[in-house]
Formats: sequence, structure tokens, C-alpha cells
Amino acid sequence: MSQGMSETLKRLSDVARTTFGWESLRPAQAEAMEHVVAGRDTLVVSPTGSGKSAIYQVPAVLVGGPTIVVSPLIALQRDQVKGLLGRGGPEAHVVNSSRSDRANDASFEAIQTGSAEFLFLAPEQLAKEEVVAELAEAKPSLFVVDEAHCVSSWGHDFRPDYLRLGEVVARLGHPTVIALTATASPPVRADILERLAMRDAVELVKGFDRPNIRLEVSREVTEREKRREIVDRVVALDPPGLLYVQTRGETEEYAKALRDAGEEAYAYHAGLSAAERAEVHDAFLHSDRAIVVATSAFGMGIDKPDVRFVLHAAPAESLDSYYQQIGRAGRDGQAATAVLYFRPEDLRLPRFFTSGKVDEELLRQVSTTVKEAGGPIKLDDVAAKLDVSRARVTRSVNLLQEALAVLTTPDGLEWMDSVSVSDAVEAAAEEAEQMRTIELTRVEMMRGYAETEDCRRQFLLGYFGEELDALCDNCDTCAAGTAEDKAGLDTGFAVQSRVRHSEWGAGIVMREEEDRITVLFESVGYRTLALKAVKARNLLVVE
DNA sequence: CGAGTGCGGCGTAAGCCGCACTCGGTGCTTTACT
Repeated sequence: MSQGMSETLKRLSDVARTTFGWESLRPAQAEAMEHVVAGRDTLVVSPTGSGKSAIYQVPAVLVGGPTIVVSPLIALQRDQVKGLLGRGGPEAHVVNSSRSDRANDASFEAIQTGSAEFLFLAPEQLAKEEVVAELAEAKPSLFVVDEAHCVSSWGHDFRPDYLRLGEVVARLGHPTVIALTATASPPVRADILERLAMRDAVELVKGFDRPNIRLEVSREVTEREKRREIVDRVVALDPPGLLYVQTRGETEEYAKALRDAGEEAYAYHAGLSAAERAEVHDAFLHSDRAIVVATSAFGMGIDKPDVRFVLHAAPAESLDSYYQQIGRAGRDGQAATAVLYFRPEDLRLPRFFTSGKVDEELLRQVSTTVKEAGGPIKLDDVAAKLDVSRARVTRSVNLLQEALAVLTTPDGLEWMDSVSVSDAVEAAAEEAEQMRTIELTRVEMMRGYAETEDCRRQFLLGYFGEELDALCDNCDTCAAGTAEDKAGLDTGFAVQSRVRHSEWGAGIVMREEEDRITVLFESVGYRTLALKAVKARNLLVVE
């Protein structure tokens, strides 16, 4: 370590102690902080509860200029601010629609004058011209995106403003960008780097394996039988715990069944009132017997160390989501259990929820409007003109931009002259279709995990680009003895090597098995190929 | 996409078949009303 780096480290440790009261920095935290202080864009992938927030908070004090923190939920922003205040850290503000214009203006002023160091907001705020202008005036030095996997999982259709953060970064003069998340597979990481316009970024992936979580899959035939088994299992396991289900109705049904069986169970989904949701959060955080039956709405920002199990009544839409959800178990390092109850039929909803259903008519209208404007036009003006929600227009614009038909400039959207509306619509629809194809292969990887007879942890970690050398000895397949040690397996296509397929182009080998390999292709997503065919027809070339 | 629901037809009594239809997850914001 150079003299300069250790000097930085000393200053970071001083700030951590004097400003935040942290006596020591973990090596992984310190490494990330040094990159941030040096002005390097940094992507950090490490578990919740590992002190990710410190990675931007401590350098923020050392580096001149305020810190903008993008966070997906207003509740999460409030928690962060509370945490900072509680430790006596620098002043922090939030800006969102629940506050008055006057209050928000006061917050902008606080970061412009330097009386506040941190400003928290959602990506939707950054879609507003005035907001970006206020931030630009404050000359931020750090731009943090918390829960950065949302960029990839929500940006493509649910919260499209996530995909436009890269432009915000550019408008702010490219402050140092820090992206934080608890899990992200290689393609999700690549998506984050691209969408946030991160340059020459350092990727730090730490503490990914969670060996204390026992992994199990229970293959089910009938829905009825599955329900019975899940209730029995929950009753048998030690609380507190989580049961993830696919629909709001199921949260109520399972919660009732569990209460009938004598458990302290709560249903949770986004359709509940704010008060009801708060009540469940409260019960979960404070009771050591609580079981929450939830849709995917539950979990972000929940940091409870002693969750003993996370069960899934059905597959999630990707292993990224699945790992995120089971990662809420056993943060205290004590034994915890993750069981997936799997029926192939239950892949139906995840498939249905894949994005990519495009409204070609809307694409056409947006294209025509931008083209006929004859010069830069604001996204909001397009929405107003067409009388369509801003989110829907944003989604269309994102696709048209991908299709290289629309360009975003500081003055607004501009049409690329050489492109016709019909070509643009076609290209944008094709983009969407390709995205859908890739997302469907991600759902298929969920099936792969459920159906594998090999070590489940090797499968999971492999999906995230991490290699686990030995069998984990803490999953059902290891226990059953079906998992085979892969040491010495040589398919000729080593995991993580770059390959090229005659039809599908460039890809990365994700997984080797006796008779097949799984490759992640840039253009078509995950594909499993039979080695026999690959070799006979010379389909793959190692690059 | 596909499981579950509700309805008409069938044909003389009650239930069953096939068809059309509906519904399914995440949160920001904004605006018009109590």
C-alpha cells in the first residue's frame, strides 16, 4: 500500500470515529472508501447490514461539495436521515412530493450553501428540470444510488426514470458515482454501470456467499399439497421468519392458515394502508415470534439480524430477486433456512410480469410528436400534448433512445433526422422484444436452480459469477448426496470464459456440467447447451 | 400467459361441458376533491 493511500485511510478512520462514532472500518469498507475519495466511480455489491452506507457517508465528509443520494423508497430515505441525525452526523435533508414546495426549496438552499451535506430523493424527482438545476447549482461531489439493482429491475418498465439517471449524472458535471446493492448478477451489474453512466468503474463484490443459510427446494405436484406442506413447515421452524407468496390474496390466505395453527402471522402487500403496513413492520421488528407473509413489497430497508427462515411458496422472477429475498435470513450469522416450494406451473406469473409488452401506438405518437417538434422538446411537454402519463411516455422515450431514434440533450428530446417514424417504432419494439426474451431466460434460470441435482449453492453463486470450489454441505442436494464434486470436470469451456456462438454471438460461460454448459449471451440471455451438439457442430469458440 | 370464474346450452331433471372473460407485483407523483 502506498504512502498516499495509507494517509487517506488514516483520515477516513478519523472521520469515521470522530464524526460517526465508528471505532474501526472493515477492510472491505476501507477499500471502497479509498476509491471514492480518489474520485473513482464505484459499484459495491455486499450484503445488507455490512455497513454499505458508511462507504459514501465517511468520504462525503472528506470530499468538498454535497452528496446526492438516490433511494427508491421515501420510507428508506427517512430512515437514512434519522440514522445520520442519530449518530450526530452532518445535516441531511429529503426532497419529495409529500413536502411543501417551501420545505423542498429550503432543502435545496441548505445543500447549496453547504449547511447540509446530504440530500436524499427518488429518481422521479430527478426527472424534473428545476430539481436538476437546483442540484447543479450545489455542485455535488458524490452521486450515490442506493439499492442500485432497482435501476435494472424497475427501470425498464416500472419506474422508467431510473434509466435516465445517467443523463442527470452528466448534467451535474459527473460527480463521483457510487452504486450500492446487496445482490446483482453480472448482467445486472453491467446494466447498472451503463445506465448510471459510470466511467472506468471499480466493481467491489464482497461477502456474497451466506454459508449459514441452508438452501432447500421442495418440488411439489399439487397446489393443495404444497399449501399443506408450507404451513406444516412454517409451524415446525423457529420464528421469526418470512414467507414470500405471489399474490396479495395468498398473503391473506396463508396468514390466516398460520394464525389458525397458532402462529403470530401477518399479511403484507402494497394494497394495505400506510398504517397497516407500519403496524406489520413494527410487529416484525419487535416480536421474536412474528411471521410475515408477503408479496415482493416487503423487505427493502428491513435490517433484522435474527430472521431464522425465508420460505418461498413460489419462484421469484429471477435469481437476483430470490437471492435478495433469502438474504434477509440469518444476518446474525446463526443458522437460517431458505426453502423454495416449486411447481413449474408457478413460473406462469413471473413470465407474465416480464416487461416488453409495448404499446406500438404510443411509440408512434411519441415519435411523431418529437419529430414534428422540429427541435428540442421536453419530455413533460410530450406527455401533456398526448395526454398520457409521464411514466408511460418515459418508457417509450427510453426505448426510442435505445433504438437510436431519439437523443436527450440538456434542452430536451431531439429526433435523429435520418430516422423515419416507422423504422424507429419497429426498432424500439424489437428492443422491447429482445429484453423480454432475455428476461424469460432469467425466469428459466429460476427453474434451473429449482431442478438442479447439483449443489444449490454452487449453482446460485455461479449465477452471480462467483465460483465455490467445494460442495457447500449445507443444501438439500449435498445432504441427499446427488451433488457431485465438480473438481476435475473439464468441458473445455471454463466458467467465466468468453465464448462466441455461431448464431447468438458473444457470451460468458456461467456453468459447467457433465454433459452441458450454461452460457449467458448478450443478445439472447441464458442458454443451456448440450456439449455433444456443441462439439459435433462446432457451435462455440472460446475467445 | 393461463388458472379460475361465470354463463348459456343442453333438454326436461339436474349437473356438466365449453366458451368468453378476468385477473395477477413492485412506488413514485399529481390533482381534484372532501
